[in-house]
Amino acid sequence: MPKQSFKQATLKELSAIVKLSQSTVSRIVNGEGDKYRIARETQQRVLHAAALHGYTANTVARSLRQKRTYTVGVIVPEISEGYSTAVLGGVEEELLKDGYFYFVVSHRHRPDLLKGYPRMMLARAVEGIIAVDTLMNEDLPVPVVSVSGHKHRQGVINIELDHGQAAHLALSHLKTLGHKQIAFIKGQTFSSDTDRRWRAIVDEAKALDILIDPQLVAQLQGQAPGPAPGFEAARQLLQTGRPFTAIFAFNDVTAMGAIQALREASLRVPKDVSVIGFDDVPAASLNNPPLTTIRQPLRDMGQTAASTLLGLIRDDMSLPHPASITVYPKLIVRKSTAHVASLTANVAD
Amino acid sequence: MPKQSFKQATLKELSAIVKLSQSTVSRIVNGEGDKYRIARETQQRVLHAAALHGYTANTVARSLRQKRTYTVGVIVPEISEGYSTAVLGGVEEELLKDGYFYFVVSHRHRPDLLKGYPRMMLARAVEGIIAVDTLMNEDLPVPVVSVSGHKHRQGVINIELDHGQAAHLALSHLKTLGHKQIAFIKGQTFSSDTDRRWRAIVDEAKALDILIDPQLVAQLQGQAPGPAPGFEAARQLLQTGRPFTAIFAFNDVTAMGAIQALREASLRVPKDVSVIGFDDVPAASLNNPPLTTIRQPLRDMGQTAASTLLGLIRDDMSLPHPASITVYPKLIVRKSTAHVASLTANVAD
DNA sequence: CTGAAAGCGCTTACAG
DNA sequence: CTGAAAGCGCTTACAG
Repeated sequence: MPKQSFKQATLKELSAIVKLSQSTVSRIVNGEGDKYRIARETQQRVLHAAALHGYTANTVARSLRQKRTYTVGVIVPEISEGYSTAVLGGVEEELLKDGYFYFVVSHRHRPDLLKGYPRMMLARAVEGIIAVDTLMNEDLPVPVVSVSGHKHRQGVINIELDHGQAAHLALSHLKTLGHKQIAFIKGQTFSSDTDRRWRAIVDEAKALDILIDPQLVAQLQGQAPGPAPGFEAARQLLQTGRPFTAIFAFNDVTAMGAIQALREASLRVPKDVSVIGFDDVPAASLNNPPLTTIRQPLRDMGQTAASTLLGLIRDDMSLPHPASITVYPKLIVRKSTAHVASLTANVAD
Repeated sequence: MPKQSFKQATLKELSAIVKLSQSTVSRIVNGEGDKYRIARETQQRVLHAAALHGYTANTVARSLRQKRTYTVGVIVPEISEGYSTAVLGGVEEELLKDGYFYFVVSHRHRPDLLKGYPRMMLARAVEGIIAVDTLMNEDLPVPVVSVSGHKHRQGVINIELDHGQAAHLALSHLKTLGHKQIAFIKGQTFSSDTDRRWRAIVDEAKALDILIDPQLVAQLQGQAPGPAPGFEAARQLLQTGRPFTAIFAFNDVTAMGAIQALREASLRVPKDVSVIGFDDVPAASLNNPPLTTIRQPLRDMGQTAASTLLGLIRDDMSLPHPASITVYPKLIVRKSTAHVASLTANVAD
């Protein structure tokens, strides 16, 4: 089959050249020369020869021997999508700083991939796994850190948003603007954040004396990414004929879809209906109107996930570690929410 | 779902269990049972045991032995960004289909990373590299496929857009709408597509009898991702005081930034000024107004890059292969362009 | 300080 | 048809 056009020098060859054993050369090129009290002169000579012949240790052989690959696996629902990639940015930064590389796979909610990918990554000997917005159903023999809404589970550290705080930020913002009839779009059932977020909303609504009309609660259907499910959910909300002056959407892309549906129904945002999103993906500020939203510190969450995972790998999970790490949301007020104008704005007649 | 954990069994253990040699078991699990005429019954028994014990060959060991890693490296400018991730989606699909995994690194235009990452990936024994919108300056000992605007170079296959066609689509669309005074926003100098695209525009403008006013040509500055550079460029265009009725932006995000600048100057899009983007990233259709744009088949380009690279890896680059593969753009007409209203719309008076 | 040797977990040429 | 054995390129316990 394929043969390398360019043959890398091996340890064996290099040792023959410098007339030393592989052991000694290995120690020197790995910077352990002093530790083994190898004469400085010898070290220089070897290092020079190594540079001359372009020697770099074959990481595959090293991995096999050390049983360390300096590689982690990252599993996301969808790679072509703002949420995951924002997290990935943080993950990458932190990982590469420590000499780790990562594989990425996206399962697109396909059960076979959800099950197969962790296993494939394990076969690739990843030292740990980061699951982004993905529920891992099996116990894995490596440390797992999960970003967003993982169920609590032995051995999985979850980086999670303070959903109570998020619900508080969003609902009190809406309440301050005078909104009393608020519609909600919940996440898809498969999304790991859906339940937790919803419960936080219910609790917070109670605390703020906001009534949730069950008819004004829609749920995202299907697993298409993008704004389409949000568009559909908003249409469904509109069809109930019940009045509402604001929508709290599960995420930004849903909010964008909902705004389109509202427009089609000749409702202006935010004049007739306010819409608040969630996440603050890059597109949120570019939207028209720019989205008021609850920001998740996605990049930070990625960084935290990576550094936490690296810690677990180093400590072999033996030290005590938290079951979860909570990060805080922030209310970003832009133009998609405004003071309520009329409680019956969206009623046709 | 039942809980189960994958303890990686080794070939040695599995062979002990089924009481066969490692050779035989290896052949069976690699699907070569028939080739070696191993009794079907035996094969069944082994496969069953393998499944039961969750045996998967350790790819590190296999890689060392076969001198194949089934891994490629992908280098992109920025991972948290629509263009690269759209391409990545296609790359992933194609690669995983063939059992390949990939490492991703993002250089963010930092010269040290641009230089260091390819080396690091090589040390990881990647069998090939895909460069997305990134100019690779060194000769690499593995096949390289580049997506977008790579300079022609020995041993690098470039997946490139037909820029002539793209320019034709955009300019003739604008011309049909009556636009004669068109402003342009060129890409940053570091972007590998900038030059080629601009030359195509100049040629096509000539062919269509469209005059390019050098004063109405701005260039994206700085390396910030997002709409800010486009915003600045449009402001600069406005400050010239020269009349124009349309802007052809380097990409969609730039177009969005430009639209914001236009709005701040109380110019309506598309009523006063038409704006056409490039790429058709997911956010383009979500924009308000939804962007008219030149679509690049990004996902396809990723798939093509991956399958081409796999071909090169298999054939050891010995077979003749093309220097580049051209893909075609498509005009997507949405709401950011319209028939020209008045040639002096943007002149303050 | 330095080296000989074992061994990581596979695949595969070779032999029977 | 099946297995014993070599070996991929390293690292590292062990010995001197």
